[in-house]
Amino acid sequence: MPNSVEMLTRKLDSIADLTSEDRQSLSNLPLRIVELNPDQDFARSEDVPRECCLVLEGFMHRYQNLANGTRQILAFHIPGDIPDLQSLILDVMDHNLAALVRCKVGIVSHASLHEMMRKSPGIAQAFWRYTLIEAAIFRERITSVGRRSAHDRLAHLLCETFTRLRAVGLTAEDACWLPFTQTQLSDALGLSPVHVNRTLMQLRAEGTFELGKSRLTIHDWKGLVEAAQFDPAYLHLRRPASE
Amino acid sequence: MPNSVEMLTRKLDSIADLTSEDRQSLSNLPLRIVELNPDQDFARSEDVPRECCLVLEGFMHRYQNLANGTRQILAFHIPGDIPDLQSLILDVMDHNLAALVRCKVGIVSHASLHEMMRKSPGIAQAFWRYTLIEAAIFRERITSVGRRSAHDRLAHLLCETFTRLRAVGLTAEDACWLPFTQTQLSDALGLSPVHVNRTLMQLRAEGTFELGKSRLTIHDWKGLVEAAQFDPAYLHLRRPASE
DNA sequence: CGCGCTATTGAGAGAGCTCAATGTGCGTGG
DNA sequence: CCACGCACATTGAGCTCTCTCAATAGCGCG
Repeated sequence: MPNSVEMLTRKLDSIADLTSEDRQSLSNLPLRIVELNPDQDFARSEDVPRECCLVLEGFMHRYQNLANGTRQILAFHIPGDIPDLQSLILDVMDHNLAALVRCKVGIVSHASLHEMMRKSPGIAQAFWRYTLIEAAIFRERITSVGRRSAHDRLAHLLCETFTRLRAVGLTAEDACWLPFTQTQLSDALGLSPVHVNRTLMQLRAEGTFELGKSRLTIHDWKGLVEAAQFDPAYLHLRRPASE
Repeated sequence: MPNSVEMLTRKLDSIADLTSEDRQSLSNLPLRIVELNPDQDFARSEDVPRECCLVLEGFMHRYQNLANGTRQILAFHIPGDIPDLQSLILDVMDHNLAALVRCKVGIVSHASLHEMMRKSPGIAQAFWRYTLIEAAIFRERITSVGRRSAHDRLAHLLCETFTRLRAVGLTAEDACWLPFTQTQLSDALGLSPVHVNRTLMQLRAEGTFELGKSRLTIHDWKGLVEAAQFDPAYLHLRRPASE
């Protein structure tokens, strides 16, 4: 397992060009390591955070609860992500951030992040870029939820997640750890858990991939990508997702 | 009608604290004024723009076409917006940008924007903030499309749009120019045009507002806000939207 | 005065939902 | 090492929002 900040460096490396000074600054970033339990909130709507959270191990998610009792998961976050980076600039939270499974995070003060950005404009730029890519992912989710069938939505989200994990070196050749429950998937995709279940079974029957036991296994990446109409361009990775 | 850059200054003023130097820089920004026809594309997916577009009059929209022949409108843009500000940092477009109706835009080169940000860090920060608020709007759209009924989705979008227009001074007391067609609304909200029509009629019957003849008229803002569960916090306006 | 775009209405269909029950795997306590 | 509890996955059955297809109406413009 890479050391703490290494995960962040990998992430930024996947989307921006860092100088060796930038990398140096990153490695000096003071982190406080903390473990979060499944579903434990790290920040809530209306909070005014003074620190950010870097995912080191495990998955997190951002979500919103609605008055009608439903909930929408806005994003899943993987190691290397800073899910609340925006709080550096947008002082008050407009949604919630929580762990998805037990996970390890590094806490960094806004002060030290601002300090680092002042010293390394390259990092400031990389951070801005990071938030813009996040926005691109949101846009793609809008398209999914708005216009894609449950079948395609699911396939698309899994393509995206696998690609993001691969970009930070967290996949094997054709599989990865992916502990999303069907209920979580349904809240992310605007579906009911029951329908996610049935759709997942259909996809399984089609043979392009399999999701179960907290593990995603790709049997036919090409086929999956095609079925999902997945074009990784919106992830703006420096090294385009190979095949 | 305010002069060209004035519209942008108003916009940034609504979301950030500008110094008088910042304002000065803005007023010196070299703009090339251009008129766009309805539906005319300004930038397309995969383009690598070298300039940005500031909306001066009229409305624009960003969209994506899907292989199944449908289309998703990702965002509507109003005067004061720079819909492709992200292209400053994310070189290649991952969606399309077009006029919604005949409109007037100011074209600014990336070079002059970068120059301005270098000179006025306050503006750079305001721009970052602008893109983050845009992302917050995307998140809210995900929630709408994922978990709100057609009725609430429509009401919510209209609340949002009215609030944004008010923030840059483009509303009368209780009405504004809003030339969205029902088809455009349907593409933005993940609905069919027919259903938008029926839902709009239902809303009209409820009496909180009326949309027709390119004009939105609010009869009962409180009621509308409540029906839509609209909380303007995510727009991060400096001056909270008064009722 | 007729074309073309947008809005409206009717009718039938379907993707996805809800409610409710059953199965399955796993961690904990005895 | 087994039994229980609990969370998650699976299945069945009926229902409803929202969709599609198709026709009609209204309106602005050349």
